Amino acid sequence: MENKTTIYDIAKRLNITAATVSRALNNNPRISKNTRKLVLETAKEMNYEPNRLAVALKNGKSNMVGVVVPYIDRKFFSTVIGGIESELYPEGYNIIIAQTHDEEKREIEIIRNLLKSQVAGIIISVARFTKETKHFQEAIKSDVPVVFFDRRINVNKSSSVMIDDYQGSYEATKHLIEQGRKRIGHLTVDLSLEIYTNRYNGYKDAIIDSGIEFDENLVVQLRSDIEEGKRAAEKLMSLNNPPDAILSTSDYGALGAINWLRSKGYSIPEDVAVVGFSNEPFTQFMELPISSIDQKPLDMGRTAAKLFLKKAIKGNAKAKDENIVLQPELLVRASSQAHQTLTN
Amino acid sequence: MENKTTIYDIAKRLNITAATVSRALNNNPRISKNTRKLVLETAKEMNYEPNRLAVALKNGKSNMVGVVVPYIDRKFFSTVIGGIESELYPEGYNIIIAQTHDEEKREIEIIRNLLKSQVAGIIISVARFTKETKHFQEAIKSDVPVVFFDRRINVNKSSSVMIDDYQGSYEATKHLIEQGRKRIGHLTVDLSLEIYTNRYNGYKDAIIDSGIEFDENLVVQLRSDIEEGKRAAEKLMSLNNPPDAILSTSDYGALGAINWLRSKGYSIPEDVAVVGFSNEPFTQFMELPISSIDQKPLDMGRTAAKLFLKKAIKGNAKAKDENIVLQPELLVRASSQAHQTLTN
DNA sequence: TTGTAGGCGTTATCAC
DNA sequence: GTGATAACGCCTACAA
Repeated sequence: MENKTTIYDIAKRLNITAATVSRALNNNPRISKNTRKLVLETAKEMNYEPNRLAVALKNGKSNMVGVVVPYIDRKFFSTVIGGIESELYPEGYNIIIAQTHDEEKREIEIIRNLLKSQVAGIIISVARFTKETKHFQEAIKSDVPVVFFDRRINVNKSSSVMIDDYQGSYEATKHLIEQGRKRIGHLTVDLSLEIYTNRYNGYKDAIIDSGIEFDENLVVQLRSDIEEGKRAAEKLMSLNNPPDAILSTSDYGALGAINWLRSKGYSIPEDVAVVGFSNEPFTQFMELPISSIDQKPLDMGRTAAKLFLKKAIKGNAKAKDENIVLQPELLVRASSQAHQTLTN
Repeated sequence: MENKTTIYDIAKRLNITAATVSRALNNNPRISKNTRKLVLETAKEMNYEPNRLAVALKNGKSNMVGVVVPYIDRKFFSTVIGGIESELYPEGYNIIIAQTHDEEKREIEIIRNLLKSQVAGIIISVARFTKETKHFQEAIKSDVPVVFFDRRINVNKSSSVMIDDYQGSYEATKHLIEQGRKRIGHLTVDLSLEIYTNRYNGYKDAIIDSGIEFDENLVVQLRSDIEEGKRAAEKLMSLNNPPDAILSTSDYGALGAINWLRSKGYSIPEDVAVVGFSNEPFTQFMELPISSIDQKPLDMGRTAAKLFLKKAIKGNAKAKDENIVLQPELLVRASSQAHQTLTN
């Protein structure tokens, strides 16, 4: 293999020193026009490419940003990552990604590894049950900015981007009420997680604010999958006083519920109106498109990246924190609105 | 910010030299049990973490592998990436990802950047219209192994993982013929791309092998989206002798076709049986689940990672090439099989 | 078994 | 404006 050309090679060729070459390459003002031109030319000629590792070692900081997510192949996360990448790439940053598989242990290990690699920052959606914070504190102590998105954990000197889950849920519930619904069920997931309690509260408040009696029996906790959605629907519809609408905190839950309901002869939205959450792609492709709440993943990614850039530019991970809240968007489709022109 | 501890700090504390510390940390045999133990202990005490940049600079190679895809938020690619990450993470590699947005120019730039970052390897699905190969040759010349997946380009000394598109297409067509179909349409995309010509050929050969007359009029070229799928279906059904089945090279095309067909009163699969390609998640969630061909993205990712590892271990990017072909899986669902028990 | 010294490719601080 | 020199953190002949 041929050896990469270094600034020394260029220097030798021109009978100058590496220092001068470096200056020429870095737009340092203390250099003559002539030598700069000469250096740039021969650099191109010799196919010179700077070694970023060396630069990073010198500066104590690389151009890598660690992006950590539970699973990269979930649409929401991959879209966020896409947003981050689009924003960071033009600024000269590369992104390193890693998956926690929703395990705290793995998350901690990953963060440590990223720090070993001297990343310039960390952008993360924490694992489902992460309680520990010291891996983040280590990062911040080492002056590596930490930005949370979607799922955050309470850490000093960190920034975050979330969507307003409360608001999204509130609006969706209001929408159902406006459709004339009086008994609205709620499928939730894990109420120990901030995003789900926010959604729960938005749902609850919208009901109470509308003067409707709140009924705890209409709230069902499940894991986020189709099977559980079916079971939850079954449970709700077997109540003495079953719901006429369902707000599910997950699109998969909504899908399961709809499948079960239709298989039992209920018609949607006439008998039961349904709204999901996340705007998974399938929701709009269904023959009966499912109303859902879009979480603005692209925006979220871009915003997270910008928050990182702000801190990076200030060169201070401990700079003023920002906690940005994006507004979700309610997408009303056929599953919750009777007389709707076809979506998609 | 507090300074990271280096091997020098440890050395100073123990009144030995950094070299000894390094040896202790790296399981070098030329060291006494005692000092090793001592070093390891104080390393832990002082929260020592090796600086990977320094290590990488020293070795001339980092622990980063570049993964380059057209768009990261496509399910297929994000799943492949997930597979790559799962395979590489335990081996101590981190992955850097970048999106080409299917632009050759961007792809070239990205590869150059990755090389500047001294990646240990590159795993890539090339941009749609990439013809240039010199960026890959540069990589290989610098002893950075290149592994292609799904979409490759002809480059010496590189490995690849593909699925057998021909076979997938052939099987799907055979399946339709076994269902009694005699006139099978084909929606394709860009026949200048290997994967699409392979699919086209598989389709064509299956027809010819079955003794059915091949009719070029039944082949429609489109972009991979729903709208075009609709238009293609319209075009096909307006033929004097319209098809009784459609094999689409993209699930979105299939979806568009199905939507149009049903809106015009055709019943599926009775009037027209439809099979898609890619096994996009929505295909199984539809009320009428769409038959499709799974491309085994997880396998593909894992395999690509393994191919890289082989070359990396040999320490020779120019080691024996391998071109692996994975078998796709035909998933027969309601859209192409009349009497089917419900999927999902 | 341990220490010394040099180098990986850059940049920054001095001098001149 | 340019040249020496040291330093970033680590590794590894070579010596001792």
